[in-house]
Amino acid sequence: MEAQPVIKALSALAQEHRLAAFRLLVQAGSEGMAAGALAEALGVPNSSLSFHLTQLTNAGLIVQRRASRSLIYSADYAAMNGLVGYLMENCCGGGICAPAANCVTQAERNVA
Amino acid sequence: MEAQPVIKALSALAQEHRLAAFRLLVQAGSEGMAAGALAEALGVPNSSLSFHLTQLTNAGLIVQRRASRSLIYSADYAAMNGLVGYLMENCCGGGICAPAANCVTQAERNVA
DNA sequence: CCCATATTTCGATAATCGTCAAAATATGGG
DNA sequence: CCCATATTTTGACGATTATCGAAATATGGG
Repeated sequence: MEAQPVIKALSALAQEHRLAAFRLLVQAGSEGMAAGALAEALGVPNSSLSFHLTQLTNAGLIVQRRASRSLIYSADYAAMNGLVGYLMENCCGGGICAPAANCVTQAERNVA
Repeated sequence: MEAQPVIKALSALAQEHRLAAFRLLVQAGSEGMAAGALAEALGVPNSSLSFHLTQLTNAGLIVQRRASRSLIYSADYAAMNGLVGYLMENCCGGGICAPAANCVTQAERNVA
Protein backbone atom coordinates (compact mmCIF):
# COMPACT_ATOMS: atom_id res chain seq x y z
CA MET A 1 0.00 0.00 0.00
CA GLU A 2 1.19 3.51 -0.80
CA ALA A 3 1.63 6.22 1.79
CA GLN A 4 -0.77 8.74 0.25
CA PRO A 5 -4.00 6.75 0.67
CA VAL A 6 -2.94 5.89 4.21
CA ILE A 7 -2.41 9.56 5.04
CA LYS A 8 -5.82 10.33 3.59
CA ALA A 9 -7.41 7.63 5.76
CA LEU A 10 -5.55 8.76 8.89
CA SER A 11 -6.56 12.38 8.23
CA ALA A 12 -10.15 11.31 7.84
CA LEU A 13 -10.10 9.45 11.16
CA ALA A 14 -8.21 12.18 13.02
CA GLN A 15 -11.32 14.15 13.87
CA GLU A 16 -13.70 13.71 16.76
CA HIS A 17 -16.95 13.39 14.83
CA ARG A 18 -15.51 11.36 11.99
CA LEU A 19 -13.81 8.90 14.33
CA ALA A 20 -17.06 8.51 16.26
CA ALA A 21 -19.07 8.09 13.07
CA PHE A 22 -16.67 5.50 11.72
CA ARG A 23 -16.80 3.49 14.91
CA LEU A 24 -20.59 3.55 14.89
CA LEU A 25 -20.53 2.26 11.33
CA VAL A 26 -18.00 -0.43 12.23
CA GLN A 27 -20.37 -1.64 14.91
CA ALA A 28 -23.39 -1.32 12.66
CA GLY A 29 -21.84 -3.83 10.27
CA SER A 30 -23.13 -4.36 6.74
CA GLU A 31 -26.57 -3.06 7.68
CA GLY A 32 -25.08 0.40 8.02
CA MET A 33 -26.77 3.59 9.21
CA ALA A 34 -28.61 6.43 7.48
CA ALA A 35 -26.98 9.86 7.39
CA GLY A 36 -29.74 11.34 9.52
CA ALA A 37 -29.48 8.60 12.13
CA LEU A 38 -25.75 9.19 12.39
CA ALA A 39 -26.23 12.94 12.72
CA GLU A 40 -28.71 12.45 15.53
CA ALA A 41 -26.58 9.86 17.30
CA LEU A 42 -23.60 12.20 17.22
CA GLY A 43 -25.48 15.40 17.97
CA VAL A 44 -24.07 17.13 14.90
CA PRO A 45 -26.04 19.20 12.36
CA ASN A 46 -26.88 17.35 9.17
CA SER A 47 -24.82 19.65 7.00
CA SER A 48 -21.77 19.25 9.20
CA LEU A 49 -22.05 15.49 9.27
CA SER A 50 -22.57 15.36 5.53
CA PHE A 51 -19.22 17.11 5.15
CA HIS A 52 -17.57 14.52 7.38
CA LEU A 53 -19.19 11.57 5.65
CA THR A 54 -17.87 12.90 2.35
CA GLN A 55 -14.38 13.01 3.83
CA LEU A 56 -14.63 9.43 5.06
CA THR A 57 -16.00 8.31 1.71
CA ASN A 58 -13.23 10.05 -0.23
CA ALA A 59 -10.74 8.37 2.07
CA GLY A 60 -12.27 5.04 1.09
CA LEU A 61 -13.17 4.14 4.66
CA ILE A 62 -16.94 4.00 4.20
CA VAL A 63 -19.34 3.34 1.35
CA GLN A 64 -22.75 4.74 0.51
CA ARG A 65 -25.91 3.18 -0.84
CA ARG A 66 -29.38 4.55 -1.33
CA ALA A 67 -32.48 3.06 0.29
CA SER A 68 -35.51 5.04 -0.73
CA ARG A 69 -35.08 8.58 0.56
CA SER A 70 -32.24 7.67 2.88
CA LEU A 71 -28.56 7.32 2.12
CA ILE A 72 -27.10 4.44 4.09
CA TYR A 73 -23.44 4.46 5.03
CA SER A 74 -21.40 1.47 6.10
CA ALA A 75 -17.79 0.82 7.02
CA ASP A 76 -15.42 -0.66 4.46
CA TYR A 77 -13.70 -3.42 6.42
CA ALA A 78 -11.17 -4.07 3.68
CA ALA A 79 -9.97 -0.46 3.89
CA MET A 80 -9.73 -0.68 7.66
CA ASN A 81 -7.73 -3.89 7.41
CA GLY A 82 -5.41 -2.29 4.86
CA LEU A 83 -4.84 0.73 7.07
CA VAL A 84 -4.02 -1.34 10.12
CA GLY A 85 -1.83 -3.61 8.03
CA TYR A 86 0.18 -0.63 6.82
CA LEU A 87 0.62 0.72 10.32
CA MET A 88 1.76 -2.64 11.68
CA GLU A 89 4.06 -3.41 8.74
CA ASN A 90 7.56 -4.27 9.83
CA CYS A 91 6.62 -3.40 13.38
CA CYS A 92 8.50 -6.40 14.74
CA GLY A 93 11.49 -7.51 12.78
CA GLY A 94 11.54 -10.80 14.65
CA GLY A 95 8.09 -11.80 13.44
CA ILE A 96 6.66 -12.09 16.93
CA CYS A 97 3.63 -9.92 16.16
CA ALA A 98 0.23 -11.48 15.78
CA PRO A 99 -1.01 -11.14 12.20
CA ALA A 100 -3.03 -8.03 11.47
CA ALA A 101 -6.73 -8.57 11.97
CA ASN A 102 -8.81 -9.38 8.94
CA CYS A 103 -12.34 -8.25 9.61
CA VAL A 104 -15.22 -9.13 7.34
CA THR A 105 -18.88 -8.19 7.44
CA GLN A 106 -21.41 -10.85 8.30
CA ALA A 107 -22.49 -10.83 4.65
CA GLU A 108 -18.99 -11.45 3.38
CA ARG A 109 -18.55 -14.13 5.98
CA ASN A 110 -21.59 -15.99 4.69
CA VAL A 111 -20.26 -15.89 1.14
CA ALA A 112 -16.97 -17.46 2.18
CA MET B 1 -8.74 4.08 25.79
CA GLU B 2 -10.38 7.48 25.36
CA ALA B 3 -11.09 9.04 22.01
CA GLN B 4 -9.03 12.20 22.52
CA PRO B 5 -5.57 10.58 22.75
CA VAL B 6 -6.46 8.45 19.75
CA ILE B 7 -7.40 11.51 17.73
CA LYS B 8 -4.13 13.12 18.74
CA ALA B 9 -2.20 10.06 17.60
CA LEU B 10 -4.10 9.82 14.33
CA SER B 11 -3.54 13.53 13.67
CA ALA B 12 0.14 13.08 14.32
CA LEU B 13 0.38 10.20 11.86
CA ALA B 14 -1.77 11.87 9.22
CA GLN B 15 1.10 13.79 7.68
CA GLU B 16 3.56 12.67 5.05
CA HIS B 17 6.79 13.41 6.90
CA ARG B 18 5.54 12.30 10.31
CA LEU B 19 4.18 9.03 8.98
CA ALA B 20 7.49 8.36 7.24
CA ALA B 21 9.47 9.31 10.34
CA PHE B 22 7.35 7.10 12.54
CA ARG B 23 7.78 4.13 10.23
CA LEU B 24 11.53 4.64 10.15
CA LEU B 25 11.55 4.65 13.94
CA VAL B 26 9.38 1.55 14.07
CA GLN B 27 11.92 -0.24 11.90
CA ALA B 28 14.84 1.19 13.84
CA GLY B 29 13.56 -0.49 17.00
CA SER B 30 14.81 0.38 20.44
CA GLU B 31 18.11 1.65 19.07
CA GLY B 32 16.24 4.58 17.57
CA MET B 33 17.56 7.34 15.33
CA ALA B 34 19.04 10.80 15.93
CA ALA B 35 17.00 13.84 14.88
CA GLY B 36 19.63 14.79 12.32
CA ALA B 37 19.73 11.32 10.81
CA LEU B 38 15.96 11.35 10.45
CA ALA B 39 16.00 14.79 8.83
CA GLU B 40 18.58 13.64 6.32
CA ALA B 41 16.79 10.37 5.60
CA LEU B 42 13.56 12.23 4.93
CA GLY B 43 15.07 15.18 3.08
CA VAL B 44 13.42 17.69 5.39
CA PRO B 45 15.09 20.73 7.03
CA ASN B 46 16.09 20.19 10.62
CA SER B 47 13.74 22.85 11.92
CA SER B 48 10.79 21.37 10.07
CA LEU B 49 11.52 17.87 11.29
CA SER B 50 11.96 19.10 14.83
CA PHE B 51 8.43 20.47 14.66
CA HIS B 52 7.13 17.10 13.48
CA LEU B 53 9.05 15.13 16.10
CA THR B 54 7.53 17.34 18.77
CA GLN B 55 4.08 16.54 17.42
CA LEU B 56 4.76 12.81 17.49
CA THR B 57 6.18 13.08 20.99
CA ASN B 58 3.20 15.04 22.27
CA ALA B 59 0.95 12.40 20.75
CA GLY B 60 2.84 9.80 22.78
CA LEU B 61 3.91 7.86 19.71
CA ILE B 62 7.65 8.31 20.13
CA VAL B 63 10.07 8.96 22.97
CA GLN B 64 13.27 10.96 23.20
CA ARG B 65 16.57 10.32 24.92
CA ARG B 66 19.85 12.15 24.81
CA ALA B 67 23.11 10.56 23.74
CA SER B 68 25.89 13.11 23.93
CA ARG B 69 25.09 15.91 21.52
CA SER B 70 22.39 13.93 19.73
CA LEU B 71 18.77 13.45 20.65
CA ILE B 72 17.69 9.94 19.84
CA TYR B 73 14.07 9.21 19.04
CA SER B 74 12.41 5.83 19.10
CA ALA B 75 8.92 4.48 18.54
CA ASP B 76 6.69 3.70 21.51
CA TYR B 77 5.34 0.26 20.65
CA ALA B 78 2.85 0.30 23.50
CA ALA B 79 1.25 3.45 22.10
CA MET B 80 1.11 1.94 18.65
CA ASN B 81 -0.51 -1.21 20.03
CA GLY B 82 -3.04 0.89 21.91
CA LEU B 83 -3.93 2.88 18.83
CA VAL B 84 -4.44 -0.20 16.68
CA GLY B 85 -6.39 -1.84 19.47
CA TYR B 86 -8.75 1.11 19.63
CA LEU B 87 -9.29 1.11 15.90
CA MET B 88 -9.99 -2.62 15.80
CA GLU B 89 -12.25 -2.58 18.86
CA ASN B 90 -15.62 -4.17 18.20
CA CYS B 91 -14.71 -4.49 14.55
CA CYS B 92 -16.20 -7.96 14.31
CA GLY B 93 -19.10 -8.69 16.58
CA GLY B 94 -18.70 -12.40 15.89
CA GLY B 95 -15.19 -12.48 17.34
CA ILE B 96 -13.62 -13.79 14.16
CA CYS B 97 -10.88 -11.15 14.08
CA ALA B 98 -7.33 -12.10 14.89
CA PRO B 99 -6.20 -10.44 18.10
CA ALA B 100 -4.59 -7.04 17.70
CA ALA B 101 -0.85 -7.28 17.36
CA ASN B 102 1.25 -6.75 20.44
CA CYS B 103 4.64 -5.50 19.35
CA VAL B 104 7.56 -5.20 21.72
CA THR B 105 11.07 -3.94 21.20
CA GLN B 106 13.92 -6.40 21.25
CA ALA B 107 14.93 -4.97 24.65
CA GLU B 108 11.46 -5.51 26.14
CA ARG B 109 11.41 -8.96 24.62
CA ASN B 110 14.61 -9.89 26.44
CA VAL B 111 13.18 -8.73 29.76
CA ALA B 112 10.11 -10.90 29.37
C1' DC C 1 36.79 29.62 27.88
C1' DC C 2 35.92 29.23 22.97
C1' DC C 3 34.52 26.83 19.11
C1' DA C 4 32.01 23.27 16.56
C1' DT C 5 28.15 20.27 16.37
C1' DA C 6 23.20 19.05 17.20
C1' DT C 7 18.79 20.49 17.81
C1' DT C 8 15.08 23.53 19.10
C1' DT C 9 12.50 27.92 19.26
C1' DC C 10 10.87 32.02 16.99
C1' DG C 11 8.41 34.54 13.52
C1' DA C 12 5.98 35.13 9.51
C1' DT C 13 3.27 33.29 5.61
C1' DA C 14 0.23 30.47 2.80
C1' DA C 15 -2.88 26.78 2.89
C1' DT C 16 -6.21 23.73 4.83
C1' DC C 17 -9.99 22.60 8.07
C1' DG C 18 -14.39 22.58 10.95
C1' DT C 19 -18.56 24.81 11.52
C1' DC C 20 -23.41 25.65 10.39
C1' DA C 21 -27.37 28.32 8.41
C1' DA C 22 -29.51 28.80 4.10
C1' DA C 23 -30.42 27.28 -0.37
C1' DA C 24 -30.36 23.51 -3.69
C1' DT C 25 -31.10 18.67 -5.02
C1' DA C 26 -33.23 14.12 -4.88
C1' DT C 27 -36.77 10.75 -3.75
C1' DG C 28 -41.39 9.10 -2.65
C1' DG C 29 -46.41 9.60 -1.68
C1' DG C 30 -50.94 11.32 -2.51
C1' DC D 1 -48.00 17.94 -10.12
C1' DC D 2 -47.17 19.39 -5.37
C1' DC D 3 -45.69 18.62 -0.93
C1' DA D 4 -42.89 16.43 2.68
C1' DT D 5 -38.76 14.10 3.87
C1' DA D 6 -33.68 13.19 3.46
C1' DT D 7 -29.45 14.79 2.32
C1' DT D 8 -26.00 17.57 0.00
C1' DT D 9 -23.95 21.88 -1.70
C1' DT D 10 -22.74 26.63 -1.06
C1' DG D 11 -20.64 30.42 1.23
C1' DA D 12 -18.40 32.72 4.81
C1' DC D 13 -15.89 32.74 9.08
C1' DG D 14 -12.33 31.80 12.57
C1' DA D 15 -8.92 28.41 13.85
C1' DT D 16 -5.31 25.32 13.07
C1' DT D 17 -1.33 23.56 10.28
C1' DA D 18 3.00 23.08 7.53
C1' DT D 19 6.84 25.38 6.09
C1' DC D 20 11.69 27.04 6.66
C1' DG D 21 15.37 30.59 7.50
C1' DA D 22 17.41 32.83 11.26
C1' DA D 23 18.43 33.11 15.94
C1' DA D 24 18.76 30.79 20.38
C1' DT D 25 19.98 26.85 23.34
C1' DA D 26 22.60 22.77 24.73
C1' DT D 27 26.48 19.59 24.77
C1' DG D 28 31.25 18.13 24.16
C1' DG D 29 36.20 18.75 22.88
C1' DG D 30 40.51 21.09 22.94
